[in-house]
Amino acid sequence: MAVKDSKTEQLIKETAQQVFLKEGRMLATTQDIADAAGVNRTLLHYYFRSRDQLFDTVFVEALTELRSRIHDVIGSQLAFVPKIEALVQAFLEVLVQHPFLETFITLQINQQPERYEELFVQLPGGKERLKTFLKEIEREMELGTIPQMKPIQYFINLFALLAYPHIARPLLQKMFDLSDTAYKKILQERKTVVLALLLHQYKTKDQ
Amino acid sequence: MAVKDSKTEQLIKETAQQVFLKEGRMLATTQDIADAAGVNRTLLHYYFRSRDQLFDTVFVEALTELRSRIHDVIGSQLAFVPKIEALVQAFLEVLVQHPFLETFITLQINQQPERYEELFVQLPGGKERLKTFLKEIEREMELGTIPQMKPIQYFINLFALLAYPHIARPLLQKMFDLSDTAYKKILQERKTVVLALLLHQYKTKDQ
DNA sequence: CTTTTGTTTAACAATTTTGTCAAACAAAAA
DNA sequence: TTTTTGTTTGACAAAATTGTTAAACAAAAG
Repeated sequence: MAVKDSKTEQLIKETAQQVFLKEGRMLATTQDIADAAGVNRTLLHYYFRSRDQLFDTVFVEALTELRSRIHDVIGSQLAFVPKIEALVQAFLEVLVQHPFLETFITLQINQQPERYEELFVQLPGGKERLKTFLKEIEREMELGTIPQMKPIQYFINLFALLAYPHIARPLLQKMFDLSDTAYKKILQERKTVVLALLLHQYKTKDQ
Repeated sequence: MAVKDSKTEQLIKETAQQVFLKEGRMLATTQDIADAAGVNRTLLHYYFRSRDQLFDTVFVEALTELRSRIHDVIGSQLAFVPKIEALVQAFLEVLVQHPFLETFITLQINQQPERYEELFVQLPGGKERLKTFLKEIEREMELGTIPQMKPIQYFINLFALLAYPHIARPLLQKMFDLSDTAYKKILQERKTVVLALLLHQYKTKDQ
C-alpha cells in the first residue's frame, strides 16, 4: 500500500543521483536509469512526471545542500582561519558525495540561466554575505595573514583548488595511472595542501 | 565549384566549435547548429556524415591543440620558472578560445574512456615527459624555489588555478554581478595571480 | 553549349526517446 | 469479502532527432 515517499520513489531518486552526479552521465535516458534501478521505466514518470523533472529534482537537491552549507559557513561568526578551514571541509564533503556536481552546475547555469539563478545565486541575503566575506578577506590581507590580491581572486583560488581535482578526476587518474584508492588518498591530502596555500603557511626547504 | 575544405564546411565546423566549446551547449542538435550557421541541416551530414562525427572532429581538434601545446612546453629545455610561465601562458591562450574544453574533456573521458585515452593521455613519450616534469618540480622544491608538497599536488594546483575560472565563469559572473568586460579583466589578471602563487612570490603586507 | 563535378535543398524514412493509458495487481480499509 | 487506494506493468502514441535520397542547382572543364 501507499507509503509517502515510497521505497521505489526513493530508489529511483538515488539511482538517478548515482548516474547523474556520481558517474557524470548527463545524457542517461529514462531507460538507462530504470535499468540501473531495476524498475519499470514507466515508474519514473509515475513518480517524477518527466525526465526533466527527475533530473531537476536530483540536481536541485544537491545544489541546495552545497549552497546552504557554504553560506552557513560564510555567514558564521568564525574567525578567518577557522572559517576558511570550515569552508574547505564543507565543500569537500559535498563534492565527495557528488563529484560531478560542479561540472553540472557549470553546464546548467549556462544553459538555463533564469531557471537556476534564483536557486544558486539569489538566496535571501546571499549577495550581502558574499560581500561581507570579501571584506573579511580584504581585512585579513591588511593584517598580513594572507597574500595581497583582489579579494575575488582569492575567492576564485579557494574554489578552484577545491573543485578542480573532482571535476578533472577521470583525466588526472588516466594521466598519472592512478587507482581509485590512490586518487582518493590524493583528495584527502588535498585539504592540507589547499589550506596551507590559502593561508600562506607553506614552508620552503631553505630560504 | 568544389574547393577542398569548402567555405561551408569551414563555417559549419566553426559554428559547432562556437556552440559546443564556447557556449558549452553539449546537447545542441544538428538543427541548432545548422540554424546558428545559417545553412541547411543536411549539409552537416554531407560534410561530416553524422552528428557524432562533427562533435568528435571539433572536440578532438581542440583537444589536440591543447595537448600538443602543453607537452611542447613541458618537454622543452626551459628553466623551471620560465617553463611554468610558458605553461600558464599556453594553457590560458587555449582556454580563452574554448572555455568549455576542460568541462567536455571531463565528461567525455568518463563516458568513452577507450575512445579518448589514446587521444589525450597516450601521446608518444607523453608519460615520460610528465614524469620528468614531476621530477623537475621535486628538484625545485629541494632548491627551495617553491613550497614543498607532493609534486602531483603542485601539478593539480597549477591546472586548477588556471582552468577553474573558465569552467565556472557563468556561475562566478552571476554571483558577483560582473559584466563580461569586468570578468575578462579578472581573467587577464589571473596570469600574475597564479604565477605569484605557484612560484611563491607573493608578498604579504607586514610580516 | 554540354558535360562533369561538387553543392544545396526539400521530402522522406528510420531511430531513439519520451510520455500516456488502461488494465493487472497488491495491500490495507471498510 | 468487497472496496478503495495506490502501485506496477505492457502496449501504445507522440515527439524529437538523426540520417538518407533523389532531384535541383551552380560553376568550372571539356
